[in-house]
Amino acid sequence: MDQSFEKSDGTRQRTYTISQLSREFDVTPRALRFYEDKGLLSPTRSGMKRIYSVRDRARLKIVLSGRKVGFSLNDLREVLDLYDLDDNQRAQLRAAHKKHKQQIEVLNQQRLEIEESLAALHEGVAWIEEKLSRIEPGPGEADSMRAYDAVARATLQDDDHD
Amino acid sequence: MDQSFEKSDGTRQRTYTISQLSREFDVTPRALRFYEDKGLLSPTRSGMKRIYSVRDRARLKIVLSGRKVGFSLNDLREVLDLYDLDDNQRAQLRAAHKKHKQQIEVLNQQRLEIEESLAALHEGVAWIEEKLSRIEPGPGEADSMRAYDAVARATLQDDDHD
DNA sequence: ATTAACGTTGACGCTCGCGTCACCTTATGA
DNA sequence: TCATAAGGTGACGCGAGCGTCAACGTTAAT
Repeated sequence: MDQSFEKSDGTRQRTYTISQLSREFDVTPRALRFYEDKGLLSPTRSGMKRIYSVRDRARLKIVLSGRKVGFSLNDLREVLDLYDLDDNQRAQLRAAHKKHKQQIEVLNQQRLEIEESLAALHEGVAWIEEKLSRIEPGPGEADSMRAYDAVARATLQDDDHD
Repeated sequence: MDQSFEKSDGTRQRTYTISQLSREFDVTPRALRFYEDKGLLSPTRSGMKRIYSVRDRARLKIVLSGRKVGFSLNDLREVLDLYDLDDNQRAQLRAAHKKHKQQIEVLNQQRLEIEESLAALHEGVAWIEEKLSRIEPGPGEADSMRAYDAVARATLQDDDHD
């Protein structure tokens, strides 16, 4: 029932069940199985049940912290594969370093796009507010076609303003 | 071949083919058909062919500029439906205003998350660089298990640093 | 008359990261 | 002995926004 125990040398648990890990890291068992499917984890089996080692747990940590900063599962699989294959620590670290730099580029780009969108939205809001302030006074009756026309004209005017 | 012509009053084109519009706005015909499928556009037909009116063109402009700032097609359909149904201009503008404000919230949130990720990545890079600078000197030979252990230990140390 | 360009309607594919069944197995305790 | 919990394996769904065929129809120009 309990895979956890303490060794005399102070080492903690040596193996984990799927629910132990999923509780600890607040992910669903489904996610852990999915990661295994994608080659990110490879727990051994006891009969049918998955047995996760300390190594699996460490890999899971890498996966989860990687996902937090926007790495894809594919990215992470590559990284983990490198960790396994490469016996040169500096190469590992340099690989991780490169990935991080790349991801920083990606996120910087995304941030840029978002900021551009925000700028456009603020402009739009300003435009709308101006229109509102001009129209507020009059009751302004209009049938649906006239109403659309206004929008269409407004949109077309964006050309100049664009 | 050419649906475009100029009226005496200076009004430009009155109808467009799918390829004219797709060229003008640099979207694929597939996209235009897709938008129609989703209820964003509703060009008339001449036989089988789609005929886009000025109104369709204006709607398309709204769609494309909306997508640029991150609105979903569903968002945009709602907005366009409002434009059609609502004969009160102020209500239209207020609806658009609300949508814009909401989207600003969404994007601000996204930007925040990205900035947090970036912060984490920069931390990671710093950590890696420090490790690299410490290890550079020695040649450091290690088999694959030892290599992994290093990573695992490093990851586990993140607990403290976390 | 022929060919090329342009058009049409499905319909399936793809990416990502799982959620959500449905149904079967194994271990454990009362 | 039997119920219950914990585990397992497929397999389909989803949401977004189209891309990419396939297979066919229409139009215009040479």
